[in-house]
Amino acid sequence: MTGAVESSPPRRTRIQLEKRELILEAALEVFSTNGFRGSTIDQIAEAAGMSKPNLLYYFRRKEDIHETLMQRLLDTWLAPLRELDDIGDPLTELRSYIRRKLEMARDFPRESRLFANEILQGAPRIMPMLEGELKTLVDEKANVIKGWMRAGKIARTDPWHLIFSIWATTQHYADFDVQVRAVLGPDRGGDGRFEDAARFLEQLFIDGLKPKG
Amino acid sequence: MTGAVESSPPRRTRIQLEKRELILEAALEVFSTNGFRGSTIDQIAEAAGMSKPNLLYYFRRKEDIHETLMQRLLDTWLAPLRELDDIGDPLTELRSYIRRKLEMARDFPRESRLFANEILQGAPRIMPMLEGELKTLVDEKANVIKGWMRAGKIARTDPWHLIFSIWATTQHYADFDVQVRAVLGPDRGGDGRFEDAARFLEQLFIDGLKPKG
DNA sequence: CTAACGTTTGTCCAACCGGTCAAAAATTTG
DNA sequence: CAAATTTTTGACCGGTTGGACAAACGTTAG
Repeated sequence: MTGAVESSPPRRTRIQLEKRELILEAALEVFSTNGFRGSTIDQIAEAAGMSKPNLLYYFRRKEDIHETLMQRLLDTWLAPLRELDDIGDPLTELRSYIRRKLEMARDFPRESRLFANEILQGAPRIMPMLEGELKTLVDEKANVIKGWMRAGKIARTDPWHLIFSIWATTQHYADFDVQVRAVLGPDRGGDGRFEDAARFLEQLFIDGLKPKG
Repeated sequence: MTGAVESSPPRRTRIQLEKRELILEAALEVFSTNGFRGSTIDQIAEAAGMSKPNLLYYFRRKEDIHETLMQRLLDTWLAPLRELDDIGDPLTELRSYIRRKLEMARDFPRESRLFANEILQGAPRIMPMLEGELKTLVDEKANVIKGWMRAGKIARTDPWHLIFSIWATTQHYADFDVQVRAVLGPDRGGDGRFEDAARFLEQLFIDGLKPKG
């Protein structure tokens, strides 16, 4: 279906590489705050400091920008989960996974919102990837976690829902940032809120996962 | 600013009440899956089984529909938290709050997604409510929880972030439903997933909150 | 029946939006 | 320098969208 293989990556000049980068940066900003349909090419062009036809010289269609953005996103987005490995102490592994995810929510909130927007609208453009690459990765890591449970290293529970809950709690601080700030108020809604969140989440997850005894 | 007080609620015939209800139902469906800008009046009108000008006879502007929808949403959305009270056993109170929130994600996913869409885009239309009504309610309940902590009924932690984590984990099953289904696959992604989620969340939160010893 | 009122729709419009195109401007190459 | 190539832009186009409007239709009360 969408299998149009780019047989040879199109040759690009230095200017093209730079301008494409500029556009993608601007588009990330615009798409993540307005959604795909809510964003106009003009907005992106203005944010990138160029005219609309000029932008369309680098990306032929609006959807091409979004697609490129999404492809890049997914690689970096799943990196923390890929790092979750069987070599260290289970509780330490999970704790650092949670920390890495929370750091991504802090450092890449726009990417998180871009992803959330896409999923919220039914993931029309990345569904195959969810059912393929993502499912495979999660199943694999769920099995790792199951091994830890069998070995008595962490409490027995559902590994898939455990992963969901880590995603939900950490991404919440990027996706629902305005709500978090509004509720915490000007005092506690500042930069320190991620430290507080990290402390809280560690306590919640670790104490809940610690094997009894 | 927006303080146009509706001095007298406009008199409405039976037909008007019914048709407005029909439109709001259709609009909830359309807005929650396409976002505000991604939805057209025509789509809503078609979903409500009437012509566009006819719809505009009942709601003068597209934004009026969205606003009405949002006002209704907020009341029902905060109901579970309002019920969180100081009268029962703290752990039981929290457990049933989590259950109620998860039930809302299951029974009203469209409302959840409508809300998520609004927050994701910076909450342009409900910011005052977040800083006012919502913050007040959360602060109040956070103090209740603090009391439980002081009394040694639950582990000491940050009540605000505890509430955030309950929101995040439960709403995740509505907002990220397609992802959850895709990852769980056709076998486990069916109706039973909410039972599994309920079991998991109960274990995660309660065991993590249980006072030591 | 008929006048008054409430409801519905076809038609129209102006603004917006994604995208094209040809020509101008800038840059690179020989 | 001049030719070739790449980059930039103004003007334009067709389709969509939110919304206005008047005329038609339906309903109800006198």
